[in-house]
Amino acid sequence: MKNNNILQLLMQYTKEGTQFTDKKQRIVLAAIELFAKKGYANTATSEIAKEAGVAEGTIFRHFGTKENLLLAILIPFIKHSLPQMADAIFEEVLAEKPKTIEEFVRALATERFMFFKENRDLFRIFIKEMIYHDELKNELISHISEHALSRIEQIIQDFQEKGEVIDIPAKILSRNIFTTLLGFFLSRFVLMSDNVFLDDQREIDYIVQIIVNGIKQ
Amino acid sequence: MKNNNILQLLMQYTKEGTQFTDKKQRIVLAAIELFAKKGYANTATSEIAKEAGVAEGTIFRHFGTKENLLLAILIPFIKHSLPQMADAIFEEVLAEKPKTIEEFVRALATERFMFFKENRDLFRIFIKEMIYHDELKNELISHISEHALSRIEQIIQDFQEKGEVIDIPAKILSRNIFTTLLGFFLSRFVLMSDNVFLDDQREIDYIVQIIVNGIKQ
DNA sequence: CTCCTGAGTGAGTGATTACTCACTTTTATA
DNA sequence: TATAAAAGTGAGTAATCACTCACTCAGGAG
Repeated sequence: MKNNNILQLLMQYTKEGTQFTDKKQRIVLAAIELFAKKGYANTATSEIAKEAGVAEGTIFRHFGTKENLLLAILIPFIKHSLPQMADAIFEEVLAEKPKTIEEFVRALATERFMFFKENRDLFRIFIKEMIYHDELKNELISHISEHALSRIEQIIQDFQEKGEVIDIPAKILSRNIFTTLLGFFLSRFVLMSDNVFLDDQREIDYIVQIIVNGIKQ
Repeated sequence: MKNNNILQLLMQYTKEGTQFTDKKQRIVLAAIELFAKKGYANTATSEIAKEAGVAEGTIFRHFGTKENLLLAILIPFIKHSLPQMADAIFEEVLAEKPKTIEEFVRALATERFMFFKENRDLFRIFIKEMIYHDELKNELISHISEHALSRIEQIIQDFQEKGEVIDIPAKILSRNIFTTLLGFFLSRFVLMSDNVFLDDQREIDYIVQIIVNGIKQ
């Protein structure tokens, strides 16, 4: 997994449809930064324009509405970048043929940790905004189910058949692994200050240890 | 623990300082409902007034600003109700003298589950708003540390001395237990639809099982 | 070179919203 | 009962903000 930066994927993706001018790029960058920092509702389009070094009207020329700017950031993230990255992560994790459930969980936790660390701003925007956007929420849940949870579930089942993992329904297990990692990442990257935590590797080690001990036979 | 409803505690608390008139009460109720449903930024004071059945100016008569209305809901929640409930929960849990780490985790998870279930709206408002209110966030972190994490840490240490819990620093363990439960509650009450989940008791059982298996010797 | 189209501009606009304030009503006290 | 203070009202205001639109500029095609 060479590239964890979702913005580059976002631009790569949108380049297939529309020309991504330098100004449009700067608008998106400024919006991501300001939305993450101040929240969508507390960020004025005039601020975004100023930060991007463009006229305010340029934002509307490219995106139509402020809401569309937000969606232009979040929808491709959900629909393409997240699934693409999920596919890539699972390919990479599975390419190494994890011999134990621990190897799998560790690889998953590590890759996801790096992903959220690198895309912290998008993560923050996301958490804040999707609570009140049911379409966004449903899109995300659907894609998480399809691209991540079902994969985890499959792998859990494999390890259960090998007798390596306890006999809780794989669907429940995969969901609980997911929510456990989610709680950890949220605390680490959104809710708490950086100085509360140890170095990344040790934090990952600890959470992986607890998860793995919790689910192995 | 008889009363999980934070609003009643909120009113009990504020009754000590100022008279809590019927209208003021209705304003708070309406605000909690609308903030939770639509978000603070998307809720107009005119809507709150209408919902509460008061004139818009009455809100400002009681609370001064819209921001103060939000803080009037959230600050007592952080400063008094949460700690009070944390104290009460730990007293109750400890009054029963948990013999095993499993008893402790189960009691903690169950009480907290019920708490968040009953105060889902406040939880939602909280998660959404505290991301961008550093004072709120710091208040909360400080109170969580003082009233919850240090308690959990103490108990973990006791069980570690009995050889019942693995040898990870108690501080780390208590934090990871906290983030694991947080991820679970967030998914259950804020991020996902109700129909994804099983009945409450089974969900609690599963997450407790994983946590306990993960940390016991 | 001219013309056309698309990108970009920024002053201005209309809508929305938090809040004010002059006034009315209610409550408590003497 | 009268008076003063507190609670409540809602029309109106100032500020903010998303957005418009008449215009300019740049680039490409013929």
